[in-house]
Amino acid sequence: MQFKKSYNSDDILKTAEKLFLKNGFSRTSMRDIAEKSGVGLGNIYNYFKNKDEIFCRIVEPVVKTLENETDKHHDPENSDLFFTELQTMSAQYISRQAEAYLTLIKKHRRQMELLFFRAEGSSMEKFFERFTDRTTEKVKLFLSALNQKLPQAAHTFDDFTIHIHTVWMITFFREIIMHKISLEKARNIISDYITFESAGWLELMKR
Amino acid sequence: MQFKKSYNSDDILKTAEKLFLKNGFSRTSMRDIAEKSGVGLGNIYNYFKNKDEIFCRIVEPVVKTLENETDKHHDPENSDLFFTELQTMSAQYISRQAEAYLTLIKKHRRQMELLFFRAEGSSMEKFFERFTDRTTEKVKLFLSALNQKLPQAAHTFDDFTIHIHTVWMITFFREIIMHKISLEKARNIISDYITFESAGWLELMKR
Amino acid sequence: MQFKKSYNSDDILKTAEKLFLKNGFSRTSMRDIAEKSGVGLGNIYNYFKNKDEIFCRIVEPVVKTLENETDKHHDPENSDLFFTELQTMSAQYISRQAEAYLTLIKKHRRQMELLFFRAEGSSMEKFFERFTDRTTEKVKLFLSALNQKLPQAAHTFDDFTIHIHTVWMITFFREIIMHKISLEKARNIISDYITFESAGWLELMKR
Amino acid sequence: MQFKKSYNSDDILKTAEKLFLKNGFSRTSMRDIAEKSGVGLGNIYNYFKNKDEIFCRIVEPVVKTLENETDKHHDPENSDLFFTELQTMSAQYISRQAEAYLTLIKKHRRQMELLFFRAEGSSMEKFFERFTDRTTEKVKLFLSALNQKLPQAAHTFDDFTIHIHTVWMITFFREIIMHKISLEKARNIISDYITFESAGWLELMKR
DNA sequence: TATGAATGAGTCTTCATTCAT
DNA sequence: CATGAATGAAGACTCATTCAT
Repeated sequence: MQFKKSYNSDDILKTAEKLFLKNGFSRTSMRDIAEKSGVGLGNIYNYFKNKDEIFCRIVEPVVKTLENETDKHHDPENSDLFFTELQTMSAQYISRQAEAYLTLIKKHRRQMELLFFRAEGSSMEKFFERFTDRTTEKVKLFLSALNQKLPQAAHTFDDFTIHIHTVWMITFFREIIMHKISLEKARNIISDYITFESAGWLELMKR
Repeated sequence: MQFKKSYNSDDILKTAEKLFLKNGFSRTSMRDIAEKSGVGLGNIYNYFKNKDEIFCRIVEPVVKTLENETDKHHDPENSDLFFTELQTMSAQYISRQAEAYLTLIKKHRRQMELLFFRAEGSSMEKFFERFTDRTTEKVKLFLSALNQKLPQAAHTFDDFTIHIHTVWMITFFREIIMHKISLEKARNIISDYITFESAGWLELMKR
Repeated sequence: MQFKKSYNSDDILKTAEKLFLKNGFSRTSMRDIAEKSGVGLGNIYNYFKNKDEIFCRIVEPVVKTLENETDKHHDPENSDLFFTELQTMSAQYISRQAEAYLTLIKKHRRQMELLFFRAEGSSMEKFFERFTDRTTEKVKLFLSALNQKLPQAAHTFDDFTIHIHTVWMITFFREIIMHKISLEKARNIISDYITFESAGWLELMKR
Repeated sequence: MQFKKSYNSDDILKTAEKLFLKNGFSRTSMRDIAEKSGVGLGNIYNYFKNKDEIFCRIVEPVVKTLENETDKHHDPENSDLFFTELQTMSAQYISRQAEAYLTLIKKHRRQMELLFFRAEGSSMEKFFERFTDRTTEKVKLFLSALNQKLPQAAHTFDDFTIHIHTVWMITFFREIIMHKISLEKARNIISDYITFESAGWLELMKR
């Protein structure tokens, strides 16, 4: 064939996705993927370097998006925008973040489930650990900027307190995915979430 | 003989604990446990039914404690005590819970680490999923009781909102363990945590 | 078309040569050859029957030359020349042989390296074993002729002694190639080699 | 079983030796070894870490002996003995070496065949390359000492010339093994070999 | 001619568990 | 109780070659 046959590759990815979702990465065997996708075992290796690459490829879109979003906030070029945004309440900051995650869930629910719960044994095993750390840094930046702009809100939070709230935000979406909450319901709950977070942070700043 | 036996059994458990902590459940082999603990491979099966039982036995104390605590709150016998407690603010409720967890960490930090992060492949893999669900039920009970006693706080929270706060509490301790936060530091952060939660809940109730 | 074809074929051969040199025959895969030479994997089989043929083709010139040289000496037609040559000392015989090999090294160093050290798994694996045996026969012939012509040098050498000297000559060039000795240096060493061999043979004949 | 069962381990080694001899290291599969030795495939790994270890274990005695012999000559403690020995002719030196190798062949013919011709793919693949280099160093030492003690024999040989003679000595025994020469015959040929070498070296020294 | 997919048998290695002693 | 051998099934991955287009 003159042209790259891709339907097979897609078959493999789809089958693998199903199997990974059902059994997790390490409990899914290449043989299984081959048989269930109707492709010869050896042939899989014409499309993918190894089992790990299959997982990564499935999960790539979410990972890319998450990393882009994180980078975007770190981008010094956007600092203008960033500081303007500081005028608004942190509620809006949180709200915007939440929306971003909701969009992700809408598009990549299954892939996020893979990343969150089924990556054991793959190179993505610790993705969210790394991701929360990077995101925490972003939030710290946001808060220190907020502190400079609004000195009346002067309060130095413990690093771990900041960290835990980042983790919580991610945990929030983790649980939405785990319990297969619908997007509509998720959106409703988010207002509770934001109310909660805003009130909490304001109270912390008072002290 | 009985003495010798428990000696060996403890050796195995201690070695296994170390290895599980280092490599996780599924990446630790019985051979490794045998060699590192100086016990014959086959002999391990005189003490433990299988690899899974070793893990369970190591983790048993924490699991028992966590389950007891959960059951205690569900126990109808304790309902008197329970309702008395309702008079106090939820801050105290949270605080008491937090203390309970801190005590656990103090006593069983390594075992909790195992349960949280190293159980992949064992029957305890989903322990915390199950545990949060049960705990959520407990919290729901608490809140509905609170609602009856203090109707002025009348507000029906979304089940998922309740759930997420349970998860967050547990996540809080999860992160303390993951980042190896000292108990002293943990105690300090907890006040932030309680302030936050209290303010949040009060705000939610207002609406 | 014919032009294009030989172009491709050469690409393959050159790439294969490099890879064989680097990793040996059996540790070089057809895939590797295909990728590194920019030719489609399947297409290679339009030019070569199989992996072995690629190796043989690379090594063909040396093999042909070596075989021709060997045959030439066996050729009855040349017996005249051969016997004339016998009048000279064996030193010159050795010297001429050595020059022949040096010429080979000059032209086909890499291919000889392949034949000597990288043929494991190919049909050429035992080429030099066979080659030394054939060459030994030639030398035996030479010596028995010498014996007839110069009876004063009458001495029947053990077949294995003759054999070992043939092997040694080849080993000599094997080591020159292995240690990447320059041709100039090689030529210098060869005089040592010839001195040595001549003295040795003369001494053996005396006994 | 309380005691280490070793007959199995020996079975494996013997079978493996046969197969390695017949097909070479890389063309012998673990399955083959398992089946032919009547041991379960997995069970082999209770005795040996991997295929390479099997090969090494078979070949260990020869390797050890060769290395010991080499080290012995390098041992500074023996320098006295060494210098005394220098008074004798190099013929004796060669003769002693040759005897040492003959003893090895007598005891470990098959293992030497493995090392020489069947190690491709194992970690012993380049053993003789390394061994000749080390031995060459030893010979250089011998010659430079000889040079000091007997200045009348003053001649600085080219390093490669020394090297090639070491290789030749080893090649000598390589060919004895390859052509399955009997020990008795080997011993006869050796006198030719020594005559040859002595005459050669003497001639080289004259120049 | 050219391509990359497909095949199919093969590679070594791992491991929880059971067995014989 | 103790031991290490034995089992048996599974694991990921490789690769020369042929096939369909």
